[in-house]
Amino acid sequence: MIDLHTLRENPKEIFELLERRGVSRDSLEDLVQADRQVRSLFSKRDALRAKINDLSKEVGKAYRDKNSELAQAHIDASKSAGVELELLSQQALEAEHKRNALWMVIPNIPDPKAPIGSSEQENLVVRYWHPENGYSTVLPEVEYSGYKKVAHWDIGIELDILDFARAAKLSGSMFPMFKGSGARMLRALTSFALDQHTDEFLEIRPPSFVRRETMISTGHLPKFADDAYQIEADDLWAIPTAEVPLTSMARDEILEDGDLPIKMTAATPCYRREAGSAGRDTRGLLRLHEFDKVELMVYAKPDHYRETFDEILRRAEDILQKLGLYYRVLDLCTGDLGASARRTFDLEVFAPGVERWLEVSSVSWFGDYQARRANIRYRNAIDQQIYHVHTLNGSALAWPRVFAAILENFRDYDGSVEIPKVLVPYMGGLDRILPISGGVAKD
RNA sequence: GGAGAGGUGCCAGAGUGGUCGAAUGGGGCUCACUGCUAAUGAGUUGACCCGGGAAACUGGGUCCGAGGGUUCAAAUCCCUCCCUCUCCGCCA
Repeated sequence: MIDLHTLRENPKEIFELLERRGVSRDSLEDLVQADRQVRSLFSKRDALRAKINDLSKEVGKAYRDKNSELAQAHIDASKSAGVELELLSQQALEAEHKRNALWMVIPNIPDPKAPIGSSEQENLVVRYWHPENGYSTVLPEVEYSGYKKVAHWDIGIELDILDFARAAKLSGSMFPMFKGSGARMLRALTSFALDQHTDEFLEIRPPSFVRRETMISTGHLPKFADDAYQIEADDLWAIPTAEVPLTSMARDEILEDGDLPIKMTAATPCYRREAGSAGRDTRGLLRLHEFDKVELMVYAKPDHYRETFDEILRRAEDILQKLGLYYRVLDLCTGDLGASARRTFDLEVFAPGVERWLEVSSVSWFGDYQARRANIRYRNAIDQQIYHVHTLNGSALAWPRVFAAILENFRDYDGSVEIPKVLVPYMGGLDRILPISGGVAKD
């Protein structure tokens, strides 16, 4: 949620910034209006409550003075005020619901530096990185031999490390099954990434199923209920990302200034129904109902969000560089930004087999938007005041797409796939996965 | 899964219908005393919402696990849910 105080006091600037992401001026005016209404009704209600409180105290006093006549008079007065209170409370709550409904749907105020645009077409490519040429700001010329232009689902079957048919038998489409060296490589990726991050980030293994309230506090419910898996008997929900448990860890807490920033990393499975994209990318590892991901999450002081943001992005990139994958960094435009984010950088890896850029990470700064919703605050050591923290997170990284990119990028003419050097120690020394029979090498 | 006990402020812990935002102790902070530390004494010490004020501060409301109810009045009575602890059963 955005800060209503700021909206009241400085509407112009907020209007302008929110307009960049398509929020209409009217919806903001409506919110301001509804908020005014709420405050006026609540102050009337509170005044009436004060009156009843006073009367009730008088009743007690009258009884102590053994003046039951006076007591009765106060009771009568209080009773009739009570009837009025009922009505006012009702109105106040209705007004509040109305305001909250308007409030909840207002997305976060974008970073003034976020590129302005209306759709993903206008996302800005900040830089490219290629294992041979390093960084560049223009698209590097990269040629792929024919034997690299094989889709990972074919490679996976050729190497006998992916088994989509059996996975579908068990669970339906868009559930993966990794086998042998494939299963091990997935484990290697997780171990490698966690080992990279735990120098600064506390390793967490949170629950994979959370209560409804937890999903609500990160905004995944009620709006996106169709995208989540629910275990009905217990009303538990499968987490779509580790961001859900990690953000809720400090829910309703006041953190100590000295404890910030709190940096955490977690490897978890992620579950998504992908209801909105039925039929898209049903083949291979591009879009799955279940996948593993290593996440970075930070609670930071508002003044220090920038360095944290840079650090998360740097770490996510670092993993890709160490794996030797060709990727690009996108600065998401205001129209493509997620509702809670102020600024987001996406990392996309190039997969030559499917000839696509695959989003493998999304690094976001949420300002105090999530913290306000989840009520996560800290006491500032300097002025002793309580403020909301800033939350930031980044996937580092989503494995199936990285897995796909590794298969497609490191396939050789003989159909074998070279394992990235950094993973070899985690693979028990295995540095290459060989096809089970001849292979389907092109060229 | 069965039986029982319990959830109160930063912590411990009192409080069974009105004078309770809440005793008492500990901790924290401030001041005094002290060469330093320790000890001692005095004071102070919650969050949220709305209003007034430049600010210090101040008026009102809410909060005693959560949500409902009874009542003029609820930490206190009733209902539902959540959580914790103990014992038994079961289990990786």
